[in-house]
Amino acid sequence: MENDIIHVAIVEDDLEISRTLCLIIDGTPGFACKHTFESCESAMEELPDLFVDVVLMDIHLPGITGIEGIKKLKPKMPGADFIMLTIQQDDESIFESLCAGASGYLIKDINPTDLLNSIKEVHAGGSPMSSAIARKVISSFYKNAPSPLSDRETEILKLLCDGNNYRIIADQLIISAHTVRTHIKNIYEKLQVNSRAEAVKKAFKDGLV
Amino acid sequence: MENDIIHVAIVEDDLEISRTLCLIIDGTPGFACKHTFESCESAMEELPDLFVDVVLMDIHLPGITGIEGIKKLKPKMPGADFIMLTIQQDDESIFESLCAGASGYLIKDINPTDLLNSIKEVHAGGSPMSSAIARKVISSFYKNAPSPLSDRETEILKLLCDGNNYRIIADQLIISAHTVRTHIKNIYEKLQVNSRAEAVKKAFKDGLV
DNA sequence: TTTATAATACCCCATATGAGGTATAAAATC
DNA sequence: GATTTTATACCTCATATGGGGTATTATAAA
Repeated sequence: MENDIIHVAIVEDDLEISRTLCLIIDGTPGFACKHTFESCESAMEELPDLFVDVVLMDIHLPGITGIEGIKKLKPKMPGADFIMLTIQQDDESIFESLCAGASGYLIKDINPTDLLNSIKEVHAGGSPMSSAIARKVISSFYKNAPSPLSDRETEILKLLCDGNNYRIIADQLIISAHTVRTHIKNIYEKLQVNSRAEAVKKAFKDGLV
Repeated sequence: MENDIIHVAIVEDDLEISRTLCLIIDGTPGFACKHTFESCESAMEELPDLFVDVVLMDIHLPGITGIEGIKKLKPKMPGADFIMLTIQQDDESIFESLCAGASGYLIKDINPTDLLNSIKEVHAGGSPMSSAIARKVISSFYKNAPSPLSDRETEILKLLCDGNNYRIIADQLIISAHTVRTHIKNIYEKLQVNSRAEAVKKAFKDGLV
């Protein structure tokens, strides 16, 4: 692989789109697109051996979806960057794609300049995505639901999450184990759970810790 | 507040930077910057009553940090968008900022055009951030550590996370409770934990479920 | 001022859990 | 063909846990 050329592969079942993208990329100095696949199934056979730098992957493919495809391909091509292609800014698919290992997220009717810039960007270690998608992504970090727990209870929940038992928590907070139990019972009540495991789960899901 | 003007406030202890940013913003049609604060302490007194659209917030402030400041301010100004200002692309602060409620993340020596675009973007519901920062953010979704657990163990861990006890898990999987216990013991061994709570925590942190 | 919340402490009891074992058959891997 | 992993099953025992209570004190809210 020449260092100065970004090698791109495309996995896309719509041959017209695939062809268009390929021509844009391959026709631009500094870029090469010598491999296109119509399905994840066929991509999985050859792609891992091709040493491409960037893979443009359609999200909605017949058979194995693009998301499932990345899950399987990414571990075999840890150095490659995957950019998901989608028709619409589909809320649900974003997170699944990112969790599967995608590094970027673009809509298909992107203009050629932006497409090439995005490929360059992702290859340089960035993550091209629209500002709107970025907002959806970063929104997932902010939990605006106010905690129903008191400060003390939150403190205890944290210690609970670390696997401490009543006695250790009691010693830590210099209160009696009885008190710890009372607090924990109140925490369960407020969180509407009835076991440690559920409490820990909720604590993480709701960003209480 | 006029709909066509984006009202910006700045919280920044470096008065030179604050002044420069303010002049750029306030001097541009469609933008207004009538309020600057040197600290979160002073911002917290007035800002919630000012109905600004966008707040530029320095991350590293003396006293209450920008991150702590957002945590307190955001709930009082749910409609406002916060953009963090930082000197360097500080890894750790990104996630803390996002969790605290920030919608964007910019470096201070951004050029005026990009600054104004970013403010416009965030006000339009986007999340301005550099491609490099975006990559850091989205990387947090992809867990590339291969699970040490077998499929069956993962299955059991999931049920464990939902707060099921041995018996229920056993019934669910149509195996004996003894077997469930053995599996769980193996899971604990592999995850290097020795309680349900820790296992659940690790399951979430490592993306095993 | 009365009420609600928060933090503290204690009781009993049945069951769940973690730690320590052993064991076997099937499947996968070497 | 031998070894490892996986899934399965059982045993004992001390302790932790969850559910059911009650109660005091201090602070915050109505």
